Amino acid sequence: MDISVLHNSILFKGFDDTEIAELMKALNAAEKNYKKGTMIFSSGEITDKLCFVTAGGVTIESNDMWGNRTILNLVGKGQFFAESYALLPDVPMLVDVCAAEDCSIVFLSMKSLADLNDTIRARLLANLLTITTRKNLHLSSRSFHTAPRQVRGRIMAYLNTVSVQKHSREFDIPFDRQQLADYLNVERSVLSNELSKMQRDGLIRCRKNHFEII
Amino acid sequence: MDISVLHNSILFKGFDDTEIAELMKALNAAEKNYKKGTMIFSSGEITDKLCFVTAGGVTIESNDMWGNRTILNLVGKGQFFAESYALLPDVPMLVDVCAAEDCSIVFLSMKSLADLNDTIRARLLANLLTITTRKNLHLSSRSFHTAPRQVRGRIMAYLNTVSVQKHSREFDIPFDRQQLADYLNVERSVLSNELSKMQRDGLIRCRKNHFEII
DNA sequence: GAAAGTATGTTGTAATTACAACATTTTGGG
DNA sequence: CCCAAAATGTTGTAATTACAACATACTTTC
Repeated sequence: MDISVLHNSILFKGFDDTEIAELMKALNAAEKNYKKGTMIFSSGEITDKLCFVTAGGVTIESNDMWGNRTILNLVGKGQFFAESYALLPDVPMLVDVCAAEDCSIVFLSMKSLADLNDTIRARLLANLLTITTRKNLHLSSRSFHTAPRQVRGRIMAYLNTVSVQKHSREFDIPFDRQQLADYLNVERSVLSNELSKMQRDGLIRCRKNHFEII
Repeated sequence: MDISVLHNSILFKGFDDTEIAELMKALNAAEKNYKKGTMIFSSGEITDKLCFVTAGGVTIESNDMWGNRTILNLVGKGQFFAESYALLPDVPMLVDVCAAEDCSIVFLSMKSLADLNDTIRARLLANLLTITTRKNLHLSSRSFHTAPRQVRGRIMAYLNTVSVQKHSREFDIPFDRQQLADYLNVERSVLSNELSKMQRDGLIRCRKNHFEII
């Protein structure tokens, strides 16, 4: 197991190595590996496991009965997912979680939270709050990216956000074309087409997942 | 101030009247009234106030420079909003908050959280976690409602969710036509038109904000 | 209860998207 | 290096949506 990435995570912020080791034990930490494309959770499942990506990445997505995929979020190395379901253990998952590439996930049992002493628990809860509130902002962001009615507007909304985050007009995005299309809720072919037009119009330059805003 | 609605809120779950009174003081609780249409927060503002609706309701929305409105959420009596921004006090708001009708809001200062003792704080943080995780599920829900490419699919996705929540095929929705259109990210006229077609097709019956799924 | 204002429904046309089919480029084994 | 597979780009047509303009219904106020 990759210790350093967990030690640097938001969840354990402010905890020293000894405390983290104890918490890992108390929360039944267990790591598992997944091949690209594997489904880690399916819609309808129940879980009390807070999940942490130690390697690779996963997509949080919804797949309807006609095979349409909507990507809500991409969770990369060093980030958490399923925190809402772990903390509301009655609620069945509304989403699928899928390995976007080969990946390793650490599972932490949240039902064990109640056993911790108040001080440790308060510190951990404060960190969990940071995780959930940040996730909230991510979900809001996606809403703004999909809000424009037209494909070009959605692309620009998304690219602007990434550009601001990376403090640069030139950056890589974590999505391939199909994933970006499913994230922005548009047809892949329409996305490709629009990206071409935007390059012809001198708005952007792009090659694969490298983008430049002009 | 309407005490009972605050006492029954998720935030104070498990606290007795004396504790709640102390907490209200510690968190500088203050109530304010707003007329329908008033903007309570604007995009870009910073706040550390957790907000609670004691009467009426507000919309969490995004208004772009062309006057297009996207409603992310409708927050009614007994519910909280701005919790993400209150808990991440560096982050400027991405959204506007607008009084959907005449309403009363209680503001609770979250910067005072650190002063509480561990036990009280752990209990309060646990409740805050419930608020943020539920908000997360709400935001996810909206993503599913706006995921279908076609207007009819979006309407059905939304109505199904409401129907399941209310355990009935017949129910009222909290939106008027313009709000529903802005929530589902479609044109109001297209929404009205599609609702008419769906009634002709025998899928639903509706009058004003009362709906029945057939 | 009339008038004014607001909300909702209807319709037509221009613009956009969905979808399918196919071309081209890139990637990963052997 | 070549081949197969995957990813990305292109194009055309049918279907859908955006937008504007207007009709109707419902509410509020005087």
